[in-house]
Amino acid sequence: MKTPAERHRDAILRAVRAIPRGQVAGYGEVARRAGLPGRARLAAKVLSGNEDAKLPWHRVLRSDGRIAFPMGSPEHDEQVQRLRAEGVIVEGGRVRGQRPAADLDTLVWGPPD
DNA sequence: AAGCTGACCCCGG
DNA sequence: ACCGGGGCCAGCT
Repeated sequence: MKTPAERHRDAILRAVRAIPRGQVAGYGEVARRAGLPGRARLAAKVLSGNEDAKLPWHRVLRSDGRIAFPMGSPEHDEQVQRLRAEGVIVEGGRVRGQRPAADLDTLVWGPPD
């Protein structure tokens, strides 16, 4: 039988695979969608140990829209390449044109001009 | 058993 | 933009 940790891992992987091509999501967002609110760190952990070449790990970003890997690292460049290949605009290690998630102010006051 | 270590996140100053 | 502090927790020393 599966341990809780294994089930959590599977849930996270499902959530990542569910991100449509050309779109992005934050680690925390992925965790929430997997039914694990507050477990952003676990989402990152799962991705770090992932072996599946089919997994669209490059669609997962930090909540501020920036790529998690440091600028100049091989992983960072790889992620930028993959994102651009799907039409996602990346500038200065940051994804443009998409909000990873709406913040409270935006929900209450509406989007800024 | 007790610390450390992360592809993190949110709030405040 | 930068820094600190608290949360989160599986896997390794």
